[in-house]
Amino acid sequence: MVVEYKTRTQVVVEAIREKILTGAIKAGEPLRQAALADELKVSRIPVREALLQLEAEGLVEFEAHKGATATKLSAEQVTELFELRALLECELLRMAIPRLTEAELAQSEQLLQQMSEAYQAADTSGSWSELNSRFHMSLYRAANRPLTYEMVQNLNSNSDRYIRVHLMLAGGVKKAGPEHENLLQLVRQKKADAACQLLKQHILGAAAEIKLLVTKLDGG
Amino acid sequence: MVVEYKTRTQVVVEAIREKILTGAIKAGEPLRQAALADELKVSRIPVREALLQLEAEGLVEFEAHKGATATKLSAEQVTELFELRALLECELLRMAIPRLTEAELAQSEQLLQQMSEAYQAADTSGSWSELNSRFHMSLYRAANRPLTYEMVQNLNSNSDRYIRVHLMLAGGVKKAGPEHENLLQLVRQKKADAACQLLKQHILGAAAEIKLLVTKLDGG
DNA sequence: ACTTTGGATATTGTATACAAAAATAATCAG
DNA sequence: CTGATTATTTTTGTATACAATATCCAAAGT
Repeated sequence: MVVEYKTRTQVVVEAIREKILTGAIKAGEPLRQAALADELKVSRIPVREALLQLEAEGLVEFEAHKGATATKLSAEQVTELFELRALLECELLRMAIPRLTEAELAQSEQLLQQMSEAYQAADTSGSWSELNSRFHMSLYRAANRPLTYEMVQNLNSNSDRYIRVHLMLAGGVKKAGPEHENLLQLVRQKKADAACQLLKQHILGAAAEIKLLVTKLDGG
Repeated sequence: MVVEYKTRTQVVVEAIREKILTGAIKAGEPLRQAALADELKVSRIPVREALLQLEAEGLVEFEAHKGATATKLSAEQVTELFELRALLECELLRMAIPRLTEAELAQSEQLLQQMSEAYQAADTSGSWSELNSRFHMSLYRAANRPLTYEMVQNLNSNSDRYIRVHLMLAGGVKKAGPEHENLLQLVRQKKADAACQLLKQHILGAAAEIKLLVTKLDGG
């Protein structure tokens, strides 16, 4: 196990990312460098560097001389985000299926178990979402596509924010349970086409619900 | 027309990007902050910020306390890069085709014209490559998919580097001419399936040639 | 009241200075 | 001479200080 020495910038990246994902910082909200620096007990330099990295992740938007804001996606952009996920994740899943070992599948299954527990414990905001991402990603690692994998990870971060804020309240989480289990079963049986179709449906279904909620909020 | 005031960081980003794309900085080469700052007559701060942005673009790799290097892709990664492009660009093209206006198509055609001129003038290193990217992107703008569009733009930057360094020497450029014209024709005729297939073939064909060259260089 | 203009204030961008880590050179034991 | 170990140097990471830009607000003119 590598000890992974962390630079201040990295710590700040994680802190701000967490704030955005949990909704502590809302979409569109300005991110003042001085305030963040003060709060995190660092100078503005690591804050600026962190904001730049988060911009690359799509969580933050930077405008010269005007500062950064938490990215606010329009309904169309949310749609695009989820459709991109559907496209890329299906591709990854298709490539992963023939290579997934039983050990890896067992891990995915364990994540499902944990998600179910988190759901029972009504801990739907934090852990469930985290586990959800990890479950999805656990199916893709075997695809051996580092570039695509990283992209999908970013897209997941982004959509996660919307899942947490919006879908929790609706019945989205309840529906996800059986869908995940069916998906895992199809993957186990190496039924690539069926699995991909279900995955696509799973992602786009969530997208549709979230889009509704987003447009409702923007409109009223 | 917006005057677009440029910050030093942005200038440095463009300068370093250009150096990497043209091969002035070779893959794997370390990028010393002080040296770059000195050369570009700025302090290390904008250099660092530029390097971070370029890391997000995939052109640079950053390691804590060790510095940045120009990204060096393995043969597998080059393959993945081009396959990703094929996937995403086809998606964009398919969405763009029904929306492309004659005015936009005329612009694309003009780019082809310019490419042909650049080719005649044996200016294959700089302008041709630049025009090649612009031609591809000109077909996708109408898709109205800003997120995907930006991703593809990055991927293009990355693959461009390999195209410039390697394919120039081989016959890749010569082949591209007719392929581009055929593609544009199919797009004009709104033959989405055929156009996408040709595009895919166009990208993957280039990938195959480049992969050969990359493995050859790495091996010997 | 409404716009305009000038300046105070806040905020970002960049240079400089210093601290921390890594890479390199020098010393010394065997 | 070799290899380990400790200085020395180089390079990166971060804080502080200052410059440039944008934002806000009050006063003046219409």
